[in-house]
Amino acid sequence: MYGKCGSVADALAVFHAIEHPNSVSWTLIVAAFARNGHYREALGYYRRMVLEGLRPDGAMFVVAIGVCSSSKDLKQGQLLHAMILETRLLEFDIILGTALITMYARCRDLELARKTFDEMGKKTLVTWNALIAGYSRNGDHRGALKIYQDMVSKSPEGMKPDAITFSSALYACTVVGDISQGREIEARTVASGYASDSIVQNALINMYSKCGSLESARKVFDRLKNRDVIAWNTMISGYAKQGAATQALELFQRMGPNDPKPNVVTFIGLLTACTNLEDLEQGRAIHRKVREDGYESDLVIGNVLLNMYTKCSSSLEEARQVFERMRTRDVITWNILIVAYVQYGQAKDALDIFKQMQLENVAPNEITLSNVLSACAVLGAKRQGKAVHALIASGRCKADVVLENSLMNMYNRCGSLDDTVGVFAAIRDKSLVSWSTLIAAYAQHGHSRTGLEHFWELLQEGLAADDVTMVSTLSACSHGGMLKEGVQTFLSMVGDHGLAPDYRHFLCMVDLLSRAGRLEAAENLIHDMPFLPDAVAWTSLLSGCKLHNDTKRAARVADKLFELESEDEHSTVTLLSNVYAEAGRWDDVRKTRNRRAARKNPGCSYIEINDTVHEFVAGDKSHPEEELIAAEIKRLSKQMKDAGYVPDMRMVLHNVKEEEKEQMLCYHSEKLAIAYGLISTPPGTPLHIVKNLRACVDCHAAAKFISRIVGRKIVVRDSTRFHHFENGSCSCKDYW
DNA sequence: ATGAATATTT
Repeated sequence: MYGKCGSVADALAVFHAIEHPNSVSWTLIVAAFARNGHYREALGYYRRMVLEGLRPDGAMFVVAIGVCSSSKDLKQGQLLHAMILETRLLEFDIILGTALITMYARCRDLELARKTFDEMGKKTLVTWNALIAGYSRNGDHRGALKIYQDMVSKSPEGMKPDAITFSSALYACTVVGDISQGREIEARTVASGYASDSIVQNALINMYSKCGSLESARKVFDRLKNRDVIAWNTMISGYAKQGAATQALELFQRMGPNDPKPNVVTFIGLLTACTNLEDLEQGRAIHRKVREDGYESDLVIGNVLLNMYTKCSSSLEEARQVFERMRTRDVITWNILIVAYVQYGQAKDALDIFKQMQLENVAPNEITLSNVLSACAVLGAKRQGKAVHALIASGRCKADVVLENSLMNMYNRCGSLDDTVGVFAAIRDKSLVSWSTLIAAYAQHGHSRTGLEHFWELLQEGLAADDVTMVSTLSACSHGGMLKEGVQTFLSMVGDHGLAPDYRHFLCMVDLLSRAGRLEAAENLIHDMPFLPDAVAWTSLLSGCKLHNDTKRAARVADKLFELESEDEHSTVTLLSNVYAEAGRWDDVRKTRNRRAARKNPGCSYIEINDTVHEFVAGDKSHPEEELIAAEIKRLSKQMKDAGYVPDMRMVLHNVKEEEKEQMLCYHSEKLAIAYGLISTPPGTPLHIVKNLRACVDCHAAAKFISRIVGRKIVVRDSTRFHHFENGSCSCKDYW
C-alpha cells in the first residue's frame, strides 16, 4: 500500500520491521523504489537480496528489468537477461520476454530486442505490441510497419491487433507518409470494432491530415459519436497546417456548448491558421479569447502569438509588445524575433537581439545561427560572423550543411573569398547551394573562369544542376565577359539539364549580351523573352549602351527605364540624367530629377568596428561621435581638394545654394562611414563598408582620393559588386 | 509485460 501510494519511507520502515523478509517482501520494496523513480536504490535492494542468498523469482526479475528500462541501464539489463537464461525461466515466461524486449528497445538496442523476440517460443499480442512500439520509439517506422504486417498476416498464433497495435501502426504510417497502408488499417479498425475508440480514431484523423488528405480526415471526424478535445484539435491544426486555414477557423466556430472546451492546443492551431492567412484581425480576436481563457502566459502560445504578429502586421510593434510581456522565453522565441528583424530589413537590430539572447543565457541552435549569419552577411559584419563560426567550431551547436552554407554566404558577402573557399572545402556533404555559393563567390571576386570551372566540376561529380546553380554560373559568365560559354550554358539548361529558364536566368543573359556589346541581341531578348522586363533588365542594357557608346540606343532604352519604378532610384537618376545629358536632352534631365526626387530610398552605409555595426544615413547627424566625424570630413575635404578632387555635384537634386550642395555631398552615408572608420581604427587598418544601394558616383571618386591620402585599403560592397580602393584607384572601371 | 495522441521557429 505504502509503495503504491508514493510513500517509500513508510514502505521501507515496514520492510525493515520484518524479521525474515521473503521474496515477496523484497520484490515489493524494490518495486516501491522503482515506482517512485529511485532506480539506484531499487537495484541496491535487489543486490542485497541476492547477497543474502535468496534467489530472485519471476516477479522480481520483471520488476528489476523494469528498473533497467526506466533508467536505460543496458549493462544491468543484459546481466539480468543472462541470469534469467541460467535459471531457465524464459522458456515458460512470456511476460519476462516481453519485459526484456521493452528494456532493450528503451536502451536503444533494437537488435537485442529483435533477437529476444525471435528466440521466444510463444508470443502474445502484448509481445508483438512491445516490438512494434520499440521500433517506432527508435525511429524505425518502416520496421514497425513491417512487424505489424507480419503480425496480421504471418503470425502462427493468428494475432488480432488491438487498440494499442492500431495506434502504434497508424503513427508509423503518419511519419512515413504511407496513406495507402493507413487506409488498410482504417478498414481493419472498423471491421474489428474499433470505429468508436477515440485514441485509434484520433490517430486516424492525424494520419490522414498529415498525409495530406483532409477529406478523409474529416470523414473520420464526422463519423465519431463522441468527439473529445483532441479530435477537434487534430482536425483544426490539420486544416491550419495543410493550407486550409479558413476551414480551421470555420470548424472552431462550430464548437458548441455541448462540445469540449477549447484548450491551449486549440488556440495554437487557430493562431497558426491566422498566421497562414495573414489575417491580422482574426489573429487579434483569437488573442483576446486566449487572454480571456487565461492561456496568455503559456510559452508556446506566446511564441505562436509572436510569430503571428511578425507575419501579419506591417510593423513589429505588437510583436514587440508580446515579446516584452512573455514571462518565459526559449530558443524558438528568440529565433522568431531574430528572423522577423532580418526580414524587416533591420539586420542591425537582429544582431542586438542575438546579443541580448546570449546575455540571458539562452543557447542558440542552428536556426538561430544561420539567421544571425545572414544578418552579418547583410551588414558585412565579419567579426561577429567569425564569432559565430567559432561558436560552431566549438561543437556546441551541430553544424549541418545549411549552417555551413550560411557561413559561406556570410564570408562571401563580407568580402573574404579565402574564408568562403575554406568553409566550402571543409563541408563533408556539400549541397547544390554550397556549390552555387562557391561559383558566385569566385565570380564576384573577379575569378569568373574559376567559377565556371567549378560548375563543370560539380557536373563531373555526378550532381544535377538546379535553377540556383544556373543563376550563379550564368552570372559568372556575364561578370567575366565569357559570351560563348554563357550562351552555351544557357542552351544546356534546357537541352542537358531539363530546366526551364526563369526570369533570373533571362536577366543574366541580358546582362551577358549587354556587357559583351551585343546590344542588338540584348534588346531583342528583352522584347522576346516570356517575361515582362523590369527596371533591372533595362538598367543592364542601358549600362551596356553606355559602356559601348551606343548613344542612340541608350536614349531609346532610357525612355523605357524612365517609365518604371526602380528599387534604387538614386542610381537610376544618375544613369538616366547621364544618358539624357549626353544626348543633349536637358529638359529630360530636369524631368528625371524632379520626377524621381521624392521616390528615393534612403541610402545607408554600415561599418563594423569591434563588435558593433554602425549605421549611417545620408545627412543624419545623430551618431554619438558626430563632432569627431564632422571634423574628420572637414580635414579630408581640404586634403582632397589640395590633391585635385572636384566634388561631382551633378546628382545633387535639391534646390539649394552651391556651398550647401557641397555640404550635402559630404554627408553621404558612404563618406560618413569612411570618416568614422578612419577615426576609430589604427592607421593602416583596411576599412570594410557596406552600402545598401549602388555606391554614389561622387563617393566613388572621393574614396579613390581618400585611399591614397590615408594610405589605406577601402573595400565598399554596394548592391551590385565589391569596390576595392587602393592608392588612388578602384578595381572597377567605367563607373557611372 | 505493451500504447497514450493534438502544438510553435527555418
